[in-house]
Amino acid sequence: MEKALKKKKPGRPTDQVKRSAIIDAASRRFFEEGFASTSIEQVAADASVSKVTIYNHFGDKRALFAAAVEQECEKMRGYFNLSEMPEGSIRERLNVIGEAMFAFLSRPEMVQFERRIAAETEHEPAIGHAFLQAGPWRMKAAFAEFLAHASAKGELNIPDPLLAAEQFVSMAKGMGDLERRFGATPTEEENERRIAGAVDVFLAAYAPR
Amino acid sequence: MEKALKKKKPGRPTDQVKRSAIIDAASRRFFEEGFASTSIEQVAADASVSKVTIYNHFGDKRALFAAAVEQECEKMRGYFNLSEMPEGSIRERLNVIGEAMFAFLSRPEMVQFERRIAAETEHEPAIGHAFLQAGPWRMKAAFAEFLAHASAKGELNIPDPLLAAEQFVSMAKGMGDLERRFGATPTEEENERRIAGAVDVFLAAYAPR
DNA sequence: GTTTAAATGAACGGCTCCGTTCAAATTGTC
DNA sequence: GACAATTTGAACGGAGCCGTTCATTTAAAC
Repeated sequence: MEKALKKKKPGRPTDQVKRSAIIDAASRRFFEEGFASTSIEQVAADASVSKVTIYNHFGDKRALFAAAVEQECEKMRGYFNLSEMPEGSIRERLNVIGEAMFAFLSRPEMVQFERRIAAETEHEPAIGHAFLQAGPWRMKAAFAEFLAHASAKGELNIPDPLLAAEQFVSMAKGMGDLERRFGATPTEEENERRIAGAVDVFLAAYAPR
Repeated sequence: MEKALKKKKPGRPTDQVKRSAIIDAASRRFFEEGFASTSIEQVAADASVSKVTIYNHFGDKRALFAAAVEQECEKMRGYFNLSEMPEGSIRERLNVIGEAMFAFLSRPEMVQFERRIAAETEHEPAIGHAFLQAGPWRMKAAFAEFLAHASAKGELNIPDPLLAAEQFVSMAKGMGDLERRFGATPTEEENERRIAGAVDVFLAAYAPR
């Protein structure tokens, strides 16, 4: 289907390697320096590409930004295959999941990405929405399903899995999330304490009986 | 002490009304459009002031931004006098506190402010740090003290008030915090459910016995 | 009224940047 | 090799903006 369409155009085809080099360079610049402070010329230099090529491919600075966001969201969708659920007691499993989520969300690139998306959301609400759908909402649904499953098996007793999912993740991130966003870096020990504390409180509220 | 110093200078004094008009206008522009996208000329127009006056007062675009951040942080420090603790059962009090915090934090101006501070923190970590100290860390300390007090009176049983404070606030904000940051607006009903849920889980974990 | 300093308006230099144009070079496909 | 489309480099117009200069006006304090 797609291959049939590819063969239509005569002449030199667009260089997809260059295209993704452009998006990569753009992502780096945009999410490090912000939309307004990033210049197309700089992106072109980073990608070893002519500025005109960028305009041929994307036409617009905003469109390039959108493409960068789209790629990053796509990455997120890919990364988040928590399908391999861990073994062990429910307490152990919650701990592992909490740590996995935490590791995923506290990566500096992720913090950077979130900062920029939030900032640009002010002018382009659609961007924030796309991010929510590709990331947080997806994750919440998946985790809620896990909780519902555990609840059905009698390992937990959760009346509202969606709410419970939020509560667990929120506690695990705790204030560390906020601190990272504003440049402070919690110690590894604090991180552990937050996750362990989240598991404790969560089980106190939702363990059967 | 200060009045004595005031009388020192002869000639026309600097117009403090204009000064605060400048800071107000700058705050609005900076926190709506970001640092890079805000022009001094526009701020000058908003404040009905000459551009040169701004440079006389602040000398620099960054300094003006710093002044705007400082003022906003000062406002936060002022607003946050949760000294009047509510009456009623511990459950009722937690509910009231949760709603007060929530109302304070979910105001659109606050969301906007946080977005911008986070974005600028990338280049100026000191700004993020100043915000953390003026806002979140202050609030956390105050709330933890409340919890410790209630714990000492036997109304709660909390081994680690600082951690517990984080947990409660994090659950009360839940994912709504994140959603607002990315442009989605949770319904009033969702907000209520999150606060009520936070109180439930919190008490399940930390009620005496 | 005199003094002293702040505020204003206009203009400027210098810089950055977006987006476009054009001719020339490159590179795939038939 | 001929075709057709992309890529490149350079240059340009136009715009916006920072920060400064300067002569002029305004206004408080003595």
